Amino acid sequence: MGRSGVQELRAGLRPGAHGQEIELRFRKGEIIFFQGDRSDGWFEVVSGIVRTCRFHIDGHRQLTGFYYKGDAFGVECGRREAAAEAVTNAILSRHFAAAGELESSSQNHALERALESANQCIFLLGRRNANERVAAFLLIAAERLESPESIPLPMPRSDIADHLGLTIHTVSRTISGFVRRGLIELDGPQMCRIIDVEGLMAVAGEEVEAAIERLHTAGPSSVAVHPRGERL
Amino acid sequence: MGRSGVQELRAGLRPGAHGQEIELRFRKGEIIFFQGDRSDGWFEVVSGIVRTCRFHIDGHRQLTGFYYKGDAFGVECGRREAAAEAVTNAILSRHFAAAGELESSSQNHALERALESANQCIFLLGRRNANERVAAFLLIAAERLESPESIPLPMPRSDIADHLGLTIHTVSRTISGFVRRGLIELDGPQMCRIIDVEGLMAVAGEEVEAAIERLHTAGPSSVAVHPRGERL
DNA sequence: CGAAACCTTGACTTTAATCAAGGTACGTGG
DNA sequence: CCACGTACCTTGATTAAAGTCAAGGTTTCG
Repeated sequence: MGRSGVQELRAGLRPGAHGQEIELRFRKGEIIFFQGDRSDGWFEVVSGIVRTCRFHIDGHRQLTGFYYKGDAFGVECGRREAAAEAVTNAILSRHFAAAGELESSSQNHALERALESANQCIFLLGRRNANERVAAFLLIAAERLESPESIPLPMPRSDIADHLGLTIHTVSRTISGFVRRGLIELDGPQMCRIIDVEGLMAVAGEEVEAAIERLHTAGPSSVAVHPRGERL
Repeated sequence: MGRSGVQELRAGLRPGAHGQEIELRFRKGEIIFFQGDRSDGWFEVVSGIVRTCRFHIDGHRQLTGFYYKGDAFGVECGRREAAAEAVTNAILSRHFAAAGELESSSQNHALERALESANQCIFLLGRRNANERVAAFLLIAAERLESPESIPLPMPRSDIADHLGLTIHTVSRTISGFVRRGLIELDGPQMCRIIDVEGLMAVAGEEVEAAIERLHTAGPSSVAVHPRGERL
């Protein structure tokens, strides 16, 4: 049912400035492309917010990224690894991939950005507990939006949860915890103000005590790096 | 201490076939490059296994991938996002990035493979429990090694743990659990045989239909996709 | 005003981390 | 060759964290 609507909307695209680029509008909640679609180019966010998501077999969703103004997404070749959807009303600039040599450097750049974005997602998911993940998520959002204090969170809690590998309950409780500890304040569930950046960064990096405790463990990393004291 | 050894080894590189490529040998445990190093090219695995890892502030390690014969790693530009280390003795082919137009299509290809690898890592970490993650890890290793039944696991359990976001204890217990359930067998901790592929896939949550699912994902996504029943 | 979607919180359960102890494989040197 | 040390692996008991179940509250919009 949704699919035909998207096709319609795609048909309604308007030619952009360069022939190679096209500007598209999507409304909140609309699908930009489906997981498994044949890929014929990538997108850049002009305004609004976009999410990409993949589905596990049990229906459980993994959001692989949120994309803000200037971010690129959907750079994969062949088939779409993840679906893309508009979190808010959004304007996108579309770039076609198969355009040959002229395009290759910009495609390269887009690929690099996509890789960076993927690495950021890995780094978020690699954190060990909910506090770290949510704090890091908020700080990243603040940085991406270039809004040092005020962070709009137009995505539902379920999006944040599926991005961080948590449940909406844990996300909600964690955010409430931050409010209780005076790290942030909420103006409604969709608007967050950071009160104590330092404190939030400390949480994101892990509580101080835990970090110290780990240093005393005599660097598990260096051990792991040279498992058998291999000499070079 | 390790660094000087690596530099020495780098000095000992031998010119390869095409001038643009060089073949390098690393011994088990050696560092290929450090996180934060300036990037001047990427690598392809000729033989052996390589891991890439990033470190969180607390010293906690995140392995972002294992790379087997034919895999590319270290494709990022600017500075290395992650360190790379030889899990086993390894032979690598080195590709220089700044070589201009001729190289750009192969760099593009390498970037795409790197992105795929990152996505796989996200998909592993996105799984909800230890059973799913370990089972998926084993299946992926089997597939990558093109060894349908016998999976060598030359990396220590700590590597697997840091890759999957678990502890070595949980990894060990989970593997033991699979053995107890008759899904796999171990010939020593570093050699694993899959007894019941179907069963393991069922545990991983990624049944044979997974590939198919990806092709027509319209169903389950449309629910999540239209949180407010937005009409197009 | 009512409905729908979304958010928060409390009580309880499950899962994985932590703490602690042994066990195994393997290389080194006596 | 065997004893020893080191790194690595496994397992049991306990604790901490996040998931689940359940209920009620808030926001938004028609």
